[in-house]
Parts: sequence; C-alpha cells; structure tokens
Amino acid sequence: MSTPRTASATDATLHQRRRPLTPAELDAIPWLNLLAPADRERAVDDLRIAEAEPGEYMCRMGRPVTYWFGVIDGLLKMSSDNAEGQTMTFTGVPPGGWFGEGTALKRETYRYNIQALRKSLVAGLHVDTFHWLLDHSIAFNRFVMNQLNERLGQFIAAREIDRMTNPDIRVARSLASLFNPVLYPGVGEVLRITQQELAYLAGLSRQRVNEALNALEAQAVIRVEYGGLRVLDLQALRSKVFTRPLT
DNA sequence: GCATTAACACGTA
DNA sequence: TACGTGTTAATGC
Repeated sequence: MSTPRTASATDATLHQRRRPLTPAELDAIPWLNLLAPADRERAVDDLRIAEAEPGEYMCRMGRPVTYWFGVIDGLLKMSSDNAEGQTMTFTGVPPGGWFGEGTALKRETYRYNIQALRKSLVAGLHVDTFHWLLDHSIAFNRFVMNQLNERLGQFIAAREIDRMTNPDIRVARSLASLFNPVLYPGVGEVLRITQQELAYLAGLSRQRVNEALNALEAQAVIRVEYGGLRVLDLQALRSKVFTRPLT
C-alpha cells in the first residue's frame, strides 16, 4: 500500500555490483542440488549475486527481463503502481524465494516492481541460462512447475486476504504465506522481519500489526522476538478465520 | 468504533 | 548510536 524508503540506486548499478557466489550462498539455493552435475555446473557458472540496499529496486515494471532472481538473505517486496500512482503490495519474498520465472518464460517486461525492504543478498540467473535449463533438465522443469503451482495457490490466498477487513486475520495470513516451506525454504521457524516491514506487506500501520502480533502470541501461535518472530503453530496461523475473541 | 499518524521512552544490536 | 518495539494521544472515516 505504501512505500518505504526511497530507492537509493537502480538495477543497473546492481548489475555492476554482482559477483560469483560463495559455497554457503550456493547452499541457500533450493533448486541447485536437484540438477544433474553437468547442468548444475553450468548454472553455478552463470549465477551472480549482489547486495541490495533498503529501498533499492531489483526490477521495475516495464523493464525487459534479464535475470531470474532469488533471495539468499534479506527481504524483498513485490508490488505494482496503478495509474493514480498508488502502490499495491502483492507479497513479500523472504530467503529461499525465487521469482520472475513467469516473466522470464515469456521473455516479457516485468509487470511489477521488486524492491528490497532491507539490506538483502539477491542472486540472479541469466534468462538465457534459465531457458537453457528448461530445455535440458527435467528436474529443473519440475522445480519451476512446482513453483508456479505453489504461487498460484498463494495468490488465490492473497485475494482472500485482501477481501478481509479484519486486521488480525490479515496479519496472520500474511505471515503464513511468508512461512511457505515450498516457496521459501530459506525461512526456518524463525522469520526475520520487523513489525514495520510486516506492516508494509499487510497494508496496515505498525501499531496495528504490533497489536495483532501480541494477540497471536497470547494464543501461543507465534512468539514475538526482537527483529523477528518464531512460529509455534503454523497450522493455527494458516487456519485463522476469526479473531478478537480474547480481550 | 476502529484504524491511522505522530510522538516518545525504552531496550537491544 | 541507530534501530526496533511498546505505548499513548490526537485525528479521521
């Protein structure tokens, strides 16, 4: 709904800052070890990583696609701007998440913005290599298909979230989507996210998010920690359909 | 009534 | 010190 800090650099400068990945960073990429050795080698050879500053854009609406992106560490926000200049947030992208395959598949221009909510490490696979893997690796195809399917489910859930007015449910569902183990395997039981960042994603004020988090904590669904939170009951988080009974 | 913005104190990295 | 959190007061729909 709203935008955090302004962009400090463009994706062009990000392009200049990229470098090869370290072994630890490669380990944070969920699809890499699914590949046959030769395919994996080609992918690793092409993969580049760069640090994104808060507010910085990884991609902007209308720009042609160059990379398929993945979050190694940090937190990104996927959003779009309408004609009136208002920003609509679709989802957050926590560690382990890869995005842009739809655009890469069609070699189109981006239909949304991807912006770093905080300092993040972002990996990129060139779109040509992405297509090469699609043409050569069944394992890679399966990963991408699974990814597309899972995200379809997420966006259907996102429509539900948007139609609910109850802020407590919005927060619970937004959190649940960030804890999706298929799309975001880099997120363990602890998610590093500030209440302000969650407010941006849920489209609420920080104060109201704080209230919702405390309610969830009182129900033993999560535990609020400094600069993040821990999930105690993921099922409960996913199935939140009503709240405010306690108080 | 309920959520938002603004402002402040306090604790943590 | 800079940042994140918890809380309160004023304001708006």
